Amino acid sequence: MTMDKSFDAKAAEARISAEWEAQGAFAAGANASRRETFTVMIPPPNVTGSLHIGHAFNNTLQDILVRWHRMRGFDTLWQPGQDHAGIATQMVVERRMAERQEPNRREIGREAFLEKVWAWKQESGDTIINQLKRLGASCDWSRNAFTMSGAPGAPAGEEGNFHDAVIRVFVELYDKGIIYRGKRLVNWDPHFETAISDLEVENREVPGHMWHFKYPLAGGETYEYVERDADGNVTLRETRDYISIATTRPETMLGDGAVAVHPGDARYAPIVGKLCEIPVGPKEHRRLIPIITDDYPDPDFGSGAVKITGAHDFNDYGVAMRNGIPLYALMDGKARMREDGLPYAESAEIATRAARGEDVGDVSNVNLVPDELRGLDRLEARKRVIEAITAEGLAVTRLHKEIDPETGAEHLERRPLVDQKPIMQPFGDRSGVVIEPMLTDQWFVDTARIVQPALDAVREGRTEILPEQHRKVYFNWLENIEPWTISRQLWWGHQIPVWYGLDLGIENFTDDEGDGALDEVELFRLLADGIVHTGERQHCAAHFDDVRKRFRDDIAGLPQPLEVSRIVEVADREAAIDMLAQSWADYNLSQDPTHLLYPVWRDPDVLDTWFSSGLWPIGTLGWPENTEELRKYFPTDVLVTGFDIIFFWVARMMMMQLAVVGDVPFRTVYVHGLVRDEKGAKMSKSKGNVIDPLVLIDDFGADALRMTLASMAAMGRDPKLGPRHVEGFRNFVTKIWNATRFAEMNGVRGGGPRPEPAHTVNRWIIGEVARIRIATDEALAAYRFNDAAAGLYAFVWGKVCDWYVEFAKPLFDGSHAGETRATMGWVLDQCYLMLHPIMPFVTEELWRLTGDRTKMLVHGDWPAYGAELIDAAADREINWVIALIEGVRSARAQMGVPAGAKLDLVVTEADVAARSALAANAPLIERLARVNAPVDGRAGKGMIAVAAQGASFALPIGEVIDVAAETARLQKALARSEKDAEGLRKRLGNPKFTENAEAEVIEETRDKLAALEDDIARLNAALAQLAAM
RNA sequence: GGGCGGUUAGCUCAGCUGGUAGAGCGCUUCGUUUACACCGAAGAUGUCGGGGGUUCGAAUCCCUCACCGCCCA
Repeated sequence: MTMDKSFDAKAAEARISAEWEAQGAFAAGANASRRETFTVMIPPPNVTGSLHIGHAFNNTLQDILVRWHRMRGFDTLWQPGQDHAGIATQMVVERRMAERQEPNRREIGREAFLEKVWAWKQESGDTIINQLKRLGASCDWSRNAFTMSGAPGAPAGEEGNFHDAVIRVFVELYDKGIIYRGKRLVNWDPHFETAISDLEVENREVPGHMWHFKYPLAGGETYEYVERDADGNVTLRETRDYISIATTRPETMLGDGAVAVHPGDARYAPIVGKLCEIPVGPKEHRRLIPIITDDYPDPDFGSGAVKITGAHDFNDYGVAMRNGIPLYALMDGKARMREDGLPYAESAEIATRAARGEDVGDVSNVNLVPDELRGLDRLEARKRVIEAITAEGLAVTRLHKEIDPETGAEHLERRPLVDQKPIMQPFGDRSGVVIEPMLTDQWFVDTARIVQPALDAVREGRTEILPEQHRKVYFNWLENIEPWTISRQLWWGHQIPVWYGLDLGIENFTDDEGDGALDEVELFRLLADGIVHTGERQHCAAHFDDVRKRFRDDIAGLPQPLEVSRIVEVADREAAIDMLAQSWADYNLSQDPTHLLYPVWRDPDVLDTWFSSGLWPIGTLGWPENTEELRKYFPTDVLVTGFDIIFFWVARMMMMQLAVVGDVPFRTVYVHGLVRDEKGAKMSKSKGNVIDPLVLIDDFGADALRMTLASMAAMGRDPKLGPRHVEGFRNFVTKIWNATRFAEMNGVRGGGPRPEPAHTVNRWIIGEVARIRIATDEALAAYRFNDAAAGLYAFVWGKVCDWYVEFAKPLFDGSHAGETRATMGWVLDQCYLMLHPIMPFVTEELWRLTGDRTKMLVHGDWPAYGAELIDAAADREINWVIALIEGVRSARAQMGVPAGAKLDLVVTEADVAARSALAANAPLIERLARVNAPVDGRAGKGMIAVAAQGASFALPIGEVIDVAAETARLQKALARSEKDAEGLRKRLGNPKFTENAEAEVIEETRDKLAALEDDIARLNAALAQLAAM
């Protein structure tokens, strides 16, 4: 059989993948020969995702670790899976429905829509899984998990426990009060009309404007406004009847609740506590707001006075909360100016009362958007507000000078002051639209209550974060953690297991007769004024039956006959009110209490996808069931991930696992960099510099891509990747392929035991194999993938191919042929074994081609030998031979000797060691240096000199040599050696060095110097001879 | 504004706990010698960002400045 000239990656990869899978090679525990487990949880890619270079990098590193452990006999589990990606998936499915001109989701309803999502998932949801398989990822695919598995409505094949785990955790944390519902300012995505967490917001600097407006003091009051420079000298003094406010968002002025200044700001001290007027809205209803003090305003920024719109800005929200300023919401879910709530006049009146300090209660119904602005987009509203204020003369203006180009006349004009300046604006990372801070009811995790164990675990080293610099990032975020908004106004996701019922207000119920029963009059009174405005009761449980029980307890205290009402589930609050009215009306007619219903409805929101992926380590192992896998593989060993999701995912998994099962989710977190393009730029679709890993696999093979990525995975650095790099490693694949091909042509077979050869060359290479095995294990154990890859590359190419294979060629004809075949077979086997974690396909193929194997290489036994295989004498001898060959080659090339010419090798001087090395390896030297058998002699005319440790040689290269050129060559070498030697002598001559340095270092330095001096002597001798001729 | 990282050969980057610079690509010259031209041989190129300090010795540790990048506010 003759092997092909190169590895056909495309054909082999598919075949080998199929074989691995058919054999269950990646199953948990496959090839296990010891008790220790090794578990890796894949960072679950989005179900909508397709493989990008970041995935390729991330999964290559995981696969290297996993294959390495599996080969070492660990009971290994690499758990794969996907997350359900709430927003992204809903977006994909909605877009597809629109493309097909189907009715939209609101038209078909929640249930039908979810069916479509599941259908989409079953059709296209495993794209990335198949792509990961192409990369060679050795996950236990039979265990592929999904964060929505087991959810109500999940089709066959999507059974699983993840839903149970998510709901169970929600209920537990709810019961402990760690999860709560509240009205708070959240990031609102007006495109998807949902809340998002602050991590899903991208702050970008965009060109913006800063307007300056005058808020007139109430009742025409005035004050002395004084500005001073740093030394306290007055630079401006004027009487003002207004306070100047700078804003980038004039439309929010409508919702202002106060103007705040810094308590230490002397300029405004005279007017603190007074009222001023918001310069917008109908004249007759102009609102007044108080001027308050707070630490938030920066006296040096703008005018130093800040308008406070608590419902539309996070900083303002804080000020409003601290100072009891009402929060007036101005926008709806689409970020348009509100149309609901009370009429403007009434709203303004309530707000004015509030400004005077009256308690006006809940202001969610107060709509301070003037009629003419209601329903407008926020930007249109902004335009109108600016126009109105400017028209009224309340914009701060500045004198503007213009010179008429024709007449040269100066023209002075006052113009509104508008600064052009970059502002930071929040964008939704999925939708790309400007995020609006919005006051809404949301569910939160009180992260402050579960953060401590996550901090302690890393501080105490129970979980190690590598590289270490990321610990700081982790601590910094967790130490300043904010409540986590976990509700999303979406349909695709785990629906919050909380039901609401109308609070029938037992305390407000008036029992006219005092008979404990409800008569018709009382009942209708309840219905008429109570229920629409009444509050709600809520219960949380994993199953509706449990919820039903609790509501039953709730209504048990109601007057009869209401307490026997049947509890039924309806869509929402409105449906509940309708049904309640209907059922009471029925009862009135029939007087049949079985017609009484108590409707409850479920919270429509779903949980943040990250809430479910936060449970990934336990959820994938079967929790809340106490499964064998959970007992065996948890806590997991390593999490390999990018730094971009330390907050999103790593920190949250730490908190959640510790909160739920009381243990860390993983012992080590290895954080890798972000793959960039060749120039170091972030890859992005808009820049068009995205590299598709599948294209690279098509072009160069998965092994080449993996080897490239591994070689770039220096800890803490971002790999910069271009096709050129991959090409280089494709060449490496070909190189080892051809070395094998050569071996095969010479009758070498693998699969044999480690030989104990006699020939120095064979003894030497076995020692080199041992060295690389030690180095590779050390590198992998320290997550230095680049060192492992570079080391193996240099070993295979630089040692095995460049030297060992070349040395072996003449040996195949001699008395050592047998042991050389055995040695080469064994050496190549070791190469396949050690390269397999990084380059699984080509090595598996070579393994198959080169021997009769009992197991596939994926289950090969990782070598364990060490330094005991290094033969120091063989090492010394072969290195001497290599140095000699290099010396001869270099001299030949520099002196222009034709490459094909075979020269005599004259030994002019040689010590015992050199002589024996020469004798033992003469055929190798002759062949590789292209010289004839060495003969003793003297240097003479037409010869060039070559020095080796303990020996000098002369090479006759022809009748006449260029003496000048040869002198120059030797002098150059001499100069280099002299320079090095000089440095070493200086160092050794320094008594402080010999006193302070380690003995080992001193010894090393002496040896180096001795070798250099030997060199120098030989070069000088050669130069002297040259001069004598 | 706070924090982190980077600045090493023409390019992209290694260089772990200080012992005096390496790889790949590219470049130059040569080469069809029984695996490989996706190859082989030889070669050139570096005040290791600037300045200061610690040390017998600094690309490596400390301080400082400059520029670039990232994260958070």
